[in-house]
Amino acid sequence: MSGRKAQAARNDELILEAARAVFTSDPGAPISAVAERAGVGISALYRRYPGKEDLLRKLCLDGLSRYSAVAERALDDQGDPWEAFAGYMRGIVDADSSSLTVKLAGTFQPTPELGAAAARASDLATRVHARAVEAGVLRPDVTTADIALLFEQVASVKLGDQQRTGQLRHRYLALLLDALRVPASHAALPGPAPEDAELSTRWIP
Amino acid sequence: MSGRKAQAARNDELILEAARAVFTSDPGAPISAVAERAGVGISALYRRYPGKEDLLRKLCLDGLSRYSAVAERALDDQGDPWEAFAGYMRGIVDADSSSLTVKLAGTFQPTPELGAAAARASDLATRVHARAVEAGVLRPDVTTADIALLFEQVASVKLGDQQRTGQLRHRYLALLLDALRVPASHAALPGPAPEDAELSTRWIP
DNA sequence: CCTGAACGGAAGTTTCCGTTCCAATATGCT
DNA sequence: AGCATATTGGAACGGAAACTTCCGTTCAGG
Repeated sequence: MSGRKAQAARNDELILEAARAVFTSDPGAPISAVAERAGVGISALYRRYPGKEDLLRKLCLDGLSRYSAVAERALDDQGDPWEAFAGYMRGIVDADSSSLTVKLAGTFQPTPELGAAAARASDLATRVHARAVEAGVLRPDVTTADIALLFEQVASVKLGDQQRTGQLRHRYLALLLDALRVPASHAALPGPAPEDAELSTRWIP
Repeated sequence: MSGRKAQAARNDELILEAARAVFTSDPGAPISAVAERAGVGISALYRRYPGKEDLLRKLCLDGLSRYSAVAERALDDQGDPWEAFAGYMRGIVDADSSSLTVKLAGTFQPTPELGAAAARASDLATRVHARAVEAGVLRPDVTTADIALLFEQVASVKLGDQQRTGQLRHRYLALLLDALRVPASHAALPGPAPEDAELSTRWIP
């Protein structure tokens, strides 16, 4: 498998990956930024998607799929209930689903297919949440909708490169997990705290 | 005090208030949106500020002042150390300082005056934080920079009108405070959790 | 040597936004 | 009363930005 067809197939993935990186970092980014990041021309994009919205819808759908996959994995986990729930939350943060779904919603017209995927993800999230509460490891005054908003808050953290951002998100997720767990406890926080120099970079871009 | 001068003075405040509301909700909003919200024409803005950047700088400076005021109040509080710290955090969330400072930074050229105000706010924040750690009521593995990022995360919550947003921010701040406090404990969460209907509104604008 | 899918990137078109400008209005002073 | 003036509302302007289209070029496959 090589030649022109192979190059095209490789570009399919290259473009999607670039679009994910660009739009999660800036939902309002221009399409040219995606092409530049992917190392292709603009035509390579328009050959695959009729317009910008179609690309965004595809990304959103992917985000919901990732979400559902993580949730299903958690539901299959028959080990320690708390660890199953904590792993689920870490998985969602890693998948950056919030950035791909809620942050992009509102920038395009939703489709029935998208609605169905969202309903499925929501249903799975409810089941994961309910199981943790029933197992008595999750404080019961926090709802599934609360968890969704907490994901968005963690996803709002953006500092340095992608790796550093992920590290910090896990740091603050660990903090949240401490608050969510029953009984109350304090686990060690992962990753180093942000330096002052890291924070001050955002005052002069 | 009435007549033309009074109208002008009233507009001064009207414009600032409108600008705060508009730019905290969307840092990239056009200036016409501020004029519309204030119920004045565009000239009323340009009579007071040479350009958009000047207005943004003014808002940012105001945000830093509010921050410092809240921090100073906390430093003067000689009561229960934990309550002083918790009150400080609630005050910053109420002042929405993060939305007025970090979110606006990068959209304009900073000035020495702004830098000084930022340094002052940072210094006060460090002192408030250190006092809480020394009193043994705040977990010591969380740094001042961590707290700054936590404020930003809480400020990223936006749902419904301004009042509902504030309510939810306090709900999640309470969750964070549970995770930050020594010894670990779970306090009751304020305000009702978000309804599913509230969340779904963001999929169709 | 053709053929056509795939591509790169410039050009076209539209939208948006900051700023300027001018007529209109109301006020305070003479 | 009447003028001078500060202030305002909003249309008009100029330019930047972004989505989309278009065309010349390249190269695998027959």
